[in-house]
Amino acid sequence: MPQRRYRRRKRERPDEITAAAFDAFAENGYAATRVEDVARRAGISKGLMYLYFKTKEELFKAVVRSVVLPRVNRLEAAIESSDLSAEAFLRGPLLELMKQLPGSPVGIVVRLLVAEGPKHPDLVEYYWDKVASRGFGVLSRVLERGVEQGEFKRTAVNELPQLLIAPTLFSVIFKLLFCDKPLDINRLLETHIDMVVNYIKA
Amino acid sequence: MPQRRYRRRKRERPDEITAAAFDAFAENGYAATRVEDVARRAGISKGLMYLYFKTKEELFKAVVRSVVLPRVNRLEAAIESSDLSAEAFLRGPLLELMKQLPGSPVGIVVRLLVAEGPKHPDLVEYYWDKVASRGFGVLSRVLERGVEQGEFKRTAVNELPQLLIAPTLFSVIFKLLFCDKPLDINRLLETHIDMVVNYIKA
DNA sequence: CAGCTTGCTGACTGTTCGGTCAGCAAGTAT
DNA sequence: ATACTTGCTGACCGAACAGTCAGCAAGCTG
Repeated sequence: MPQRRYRRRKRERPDEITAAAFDAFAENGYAATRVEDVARRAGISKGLMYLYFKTKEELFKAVVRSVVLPRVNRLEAAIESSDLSAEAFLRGPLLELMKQLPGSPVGIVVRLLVAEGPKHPDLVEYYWDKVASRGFGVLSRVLERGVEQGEFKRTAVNELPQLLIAPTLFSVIFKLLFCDKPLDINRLLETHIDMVVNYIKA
Repeated sequence: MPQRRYRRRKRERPDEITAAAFDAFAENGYAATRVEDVARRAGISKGLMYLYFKTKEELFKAVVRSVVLPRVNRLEAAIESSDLSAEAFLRGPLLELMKQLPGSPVGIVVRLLVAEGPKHPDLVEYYWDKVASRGFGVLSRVLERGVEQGEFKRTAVNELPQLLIAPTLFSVIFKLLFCDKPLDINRLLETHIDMVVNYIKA
């Protein structure tokens, strides 16, 4: 009775494995997750995992890439193609994005990065190139557009686009740690954007 | 030749051990630090560590406590005893404190908390009670004082003191991950405080 | 069907590390 | 000195886990 024991699915394995790994890392963090857990979640044996990813660390990097890249690409496209005024953009799409981040997988990635980053310098570098600096670049361009069109004054914020999204990171981490504590994140972000716009409006 | 092998120093062991553990955790994170490393740094045997701390986890909690509590107490005292105007306080002592945090051990603690927090709920609770909520309380009182004395309008910021220090957390994490990337943290914080004060000034 | 390739399994290995404990020696009391 | 208490050591144990590999079977191909 040679009952079927597995199916060959070379094509779809990588994505299934990184998805399973993301879930596992999200629950327990990187260090505390056993490769065998990931394998079980993905419905495969541990050995197979090592055929697709050389080490646990490689798997980790693949996870970060797969979660983060699509998101950033989507964001960049949405922003560049918008034809709103700079202020409307800050108060609209950007605020909306900021509100979504704390509940999204990005929060998990941030946690993984903060926790394991110092031991994976090349991963941090990757994140900087592909995510952080691109994000800051987009923000800078929006501000610059505002100045050019006479909406905004040129202020220190122009050189510090980080100021725009700092409360978002705060919110991500707040929710991560103190998810049961009261904090009106949406209101926090709205107020912050309002404050910034007031500060830089011409 | 019974060369002296150790000295009995019951009194000072705990602090020495937590100090050594802090250094070790700071370098490698909690999970990746071996108890034996901590012991060697503290100049004792592994067994002795277990006479002072029941488990590695207990040690971890003791470290967080010992680093964070004195700092918070100092801060709270300094703030409550200040007789500056609210605005002067925000632009002076508070800004100064914010500038110091990113380079201080608190950054390390944040990293440890973010990384390990979800697995140590009671530690997070402790941190909330003894640090976060007290910190927010102090900020609230400063803002309230400003309103009472007619310096500030009552705005949403009154209910969201977190807004005041969000960029600090951002800076802590930025420095943690991207310490070699350019970012003028001091200018960032100065601009932020200026922005907030403008926003709430009567 | 036979024969071949290769995706896949799961038992195994070597090692690392948290935690234990029997006994030793530093300090103390007499 | 002698006896006693206890801070301290370091060898040891067992469990957990990253990574390996010999061999099995799924699914071609003719």
